[in-house]
Amino acid sequence: MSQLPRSPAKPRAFEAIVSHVETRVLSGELKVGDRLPGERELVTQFQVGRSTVREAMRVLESNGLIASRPGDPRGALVLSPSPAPLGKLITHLTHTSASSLVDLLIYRMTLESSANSLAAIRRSDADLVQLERTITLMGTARPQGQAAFSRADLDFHEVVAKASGHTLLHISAAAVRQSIEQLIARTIEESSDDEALMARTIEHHQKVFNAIRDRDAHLAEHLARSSLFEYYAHLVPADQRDALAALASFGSPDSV
Amino acid sequence: MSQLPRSPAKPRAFEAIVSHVETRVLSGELKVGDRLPGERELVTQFQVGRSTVREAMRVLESNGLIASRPGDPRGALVLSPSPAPLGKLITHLTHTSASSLVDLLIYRMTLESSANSLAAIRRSDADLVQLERTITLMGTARPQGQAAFSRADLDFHEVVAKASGHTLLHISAAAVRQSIEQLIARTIEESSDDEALMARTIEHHQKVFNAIRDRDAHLAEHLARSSLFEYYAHLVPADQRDALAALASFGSPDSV
DNA sequence: AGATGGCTACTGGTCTGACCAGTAACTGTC
DNA sequence: GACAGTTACTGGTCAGACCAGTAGCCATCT
Repeated sequence: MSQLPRSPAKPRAFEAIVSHVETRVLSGELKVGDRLPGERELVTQFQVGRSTVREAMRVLESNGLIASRPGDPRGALVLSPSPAPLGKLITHLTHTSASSLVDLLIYRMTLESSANSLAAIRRSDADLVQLERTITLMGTARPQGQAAFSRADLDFHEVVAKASGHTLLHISAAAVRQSIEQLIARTIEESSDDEALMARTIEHHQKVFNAIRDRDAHLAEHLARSSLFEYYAHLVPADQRDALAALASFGSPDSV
Repeated sequence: MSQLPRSPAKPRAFEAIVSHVETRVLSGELKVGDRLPGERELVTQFQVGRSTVREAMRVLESNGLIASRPGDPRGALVLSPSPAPLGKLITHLTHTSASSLVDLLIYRMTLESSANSLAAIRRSDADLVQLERTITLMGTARPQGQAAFSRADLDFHEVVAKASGHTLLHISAAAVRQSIEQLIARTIEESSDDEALMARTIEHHQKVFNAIRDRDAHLAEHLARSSLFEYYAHLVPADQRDALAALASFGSPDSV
């Protein structure tokens, strides 16, 4: 039936190590920054060969759980959650046509509008300072062309997501942002500079900043949606644009 | 600076194989159902040892790209894109970096409200039939107690997410739902039956169904939020409830 | 005493060669 | 032509070896 082999069929030795470490990380027994035993010690601990241990390490590493460096006698490092593996998976799923650019944009809009809303509620004063700085950075990046501007723009979204104080939202939004950038970088080589769009984007971000500063969660959430829509809509095929538009117009003050 | 080692530092041998296969899969050169060469042939192809090849295979396998079975002389199988690894990653992320139940609920509300909105736009007639069925199932599960009812309730959300036609949304929402259920199950052993809440939940779902049937995306999105809020708010500490409430009230027709 | 520079014992990364259980396909038989 | 047994391979695992690189120790120099 399924093309995947059924699970109870073949328990491989390295999987035991993988799930053992996973469990200990999930249970909090292994905290970020902790060290795993060296490979040779894991060999004696699990009574397996070193190649088996190494395969387990590769899986754990590929899932973003640990990182190891050659020569370091302190063993593999337990990492903090990072958007990198998530982004990689999403990118791959997208490229293999499991979903399209619209779906990615919808996903990003979903996550970031929530992050904006939360940021308005939970932001600290330090967050405001940092936000303001990224906005001015966008201004200075503007004359340097679309690529530099885009980078500054992404920075702003990153800082907002961080200010939401919601790790999950923060990380997944970053992953999706990354996937989108990769996708459109390949689709459109170099979009010509659009001075007007840049100016409007800065304006938008300023409004978002104000909303977050004034702790207006609903406004922040709505602005995130409409601003993302305006920034990316032109990349979406016309026949798929309405779904994005529906999402974007939700909560609009003038759409009721 | 960064806790992650910089990328250009140490190119490991197995990484070359990984990215080589990844590229060939992304470019379409390797299609689903194709076979990779056997490990021993990859050894000669890449001029590396077999352990190196195996580490590469483990990474590719963990990312859902390939699957290998012992004894099969035809080599590793290139898999169709599957959301399974994504779900695993998200599950892990939610378990580790879930600061609190509120954050998980916020995350779920974010994802599912979007899924509801999309479902209203993209649902097929078959989806409607399936949705209706889960609602009647909730009715029959109701006399069997809270646990059975909850299961039926989760089914409804699952079907809606699926009807959204958005793989990413669908998968991640499922992962988050599951994490929440596990967390609640650990926090509260057996919540006593709440007949009134069950009745209201069914009513809510009926309304959601109507909105999706009538293709009213905004209404569907709003209902998802308010219904989730009502269902779970009592589990959230009072001092954290406002953030959830703010999210839930966004887009409410009577909140402008 | 405190900073400095080498030394050493270990690490992870890789390779080789071996063994096992399991599978696909070929074989000869009926 | 259908079938059961054989065979030549496969992936999974282990053991032992080598290398380049690192952390921490220690003797040295200031």
